[in-house]
Amino acid sequence: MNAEKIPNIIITRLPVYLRALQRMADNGLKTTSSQEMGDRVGISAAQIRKDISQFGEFGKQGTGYSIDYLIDKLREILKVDRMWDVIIVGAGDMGHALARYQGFANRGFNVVMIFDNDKNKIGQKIGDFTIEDTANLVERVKAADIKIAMLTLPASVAQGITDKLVEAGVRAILNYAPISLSVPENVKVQHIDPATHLQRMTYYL
Amino acid sequence: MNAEKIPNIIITRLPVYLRALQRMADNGLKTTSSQEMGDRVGISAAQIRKDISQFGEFGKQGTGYSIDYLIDKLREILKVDRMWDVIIVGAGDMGHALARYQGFANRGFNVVMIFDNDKNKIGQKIGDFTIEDTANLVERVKAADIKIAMLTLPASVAQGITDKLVEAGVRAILNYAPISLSVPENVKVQHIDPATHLQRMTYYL
DNA sequence: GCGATTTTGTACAATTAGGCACAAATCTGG
DNA sequence: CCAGATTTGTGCCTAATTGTACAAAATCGC
Repeated sequence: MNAEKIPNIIITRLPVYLRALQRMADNGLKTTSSQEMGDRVGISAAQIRKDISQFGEFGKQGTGYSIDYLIDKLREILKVDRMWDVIIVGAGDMGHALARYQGFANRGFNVVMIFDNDKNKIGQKIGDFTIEDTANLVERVKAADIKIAMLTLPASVAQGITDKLVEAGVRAILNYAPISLSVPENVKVQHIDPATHLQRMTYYL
Repeated sequence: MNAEKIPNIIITRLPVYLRALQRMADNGLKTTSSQEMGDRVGISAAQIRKDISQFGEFGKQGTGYSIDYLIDKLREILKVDRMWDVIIVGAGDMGHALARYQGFANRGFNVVMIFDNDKNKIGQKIGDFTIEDTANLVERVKAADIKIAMLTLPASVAQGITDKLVEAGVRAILNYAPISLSVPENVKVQHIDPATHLQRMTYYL
């Protein structure tokens, strides 16, 4: 693997390639080309070749890429060739939906705990999970060595909980709260806000 | 307003600025600076000034920006100075969560219909909505002149429904299905896939 | 076996995006 | 009213990203 620093913009595309490849594998396909991948994900073939070649020479001229092999390599690069324990903070509708979502398991993630600060919710069950008190968040996260959290809270409390997560050692936060979170440089945040995403399209209507 | 084409990357940042400004306004603030906005959203002040200046001279030297005025301008630019009717296709957990979400109203969106193809779900209520049959999707969307849809379906049926939405005149799709959708050039898609977003962070762990 | 075809990886060119720095305008506090 | 501080909008430069094109390798059809 090339030891130079890989631009983040390339890293953001790799999971999209991986998802498309896993779908091809599910359909029984064995090989693909940068052209076919590009058609599927809406990215130029040259871009895909260049992105992949940052990490090694995984393709074969005339043939393309072995789907299974490329999946293995991408999973390794993205560090999802293992299972990551993930917590959910916020047991509202979105927290419930994520807790029940079946799509994490085969993509490297395993939800292990759910927290809320609402006394009426604490102790209730969501599937196999019992909603825990955010008062115990730092202690529980530290003890279980959790590195990834999904935040499904109102904006008003999101930054406060984020600070606790950082204190507890969390290094990656998927934020569903409609607010920009402030974190130290060694912590990554991804934002999911449906209204923001919709507003990125209305400009073009 | 500058008549030249505005890069998409700038458009993607505007909703983040708008969200931060609305939050400031809710907190009773009247003016802000590119510096303060930048601190809040994690973007350089120069970048914010340059982005905003693409659309006009909305700031005042020495003072900064009037929050209310800038909100009005951004809403106008993003075309969310009006209400957009939006439909949800897929009445699973995610569809339910979006249907009940209270955060759309003050950001320009109004959910008006929910569809599913599951005979057991059709006719059921989610709040004030009755789940409708996707068999009537094209007809209903055309009649109501809907331009925006949120897709909360399994990957296996997402492309088929997308084709129907496009046929019905939908021009913006917020896709929660874990698959890249193929659409004509005049239709916009934004993807929300929690596993993909998480995989964009594990690389750095 | 061999010419035609496919496809990768990459060098080079072109384009796009971002950072810096400063003149000009405005405000603030005597 | 004035000196010092603040803050915008932008010209210029650098960095980052994407596109083009092609040699080299591999396959395919006969």
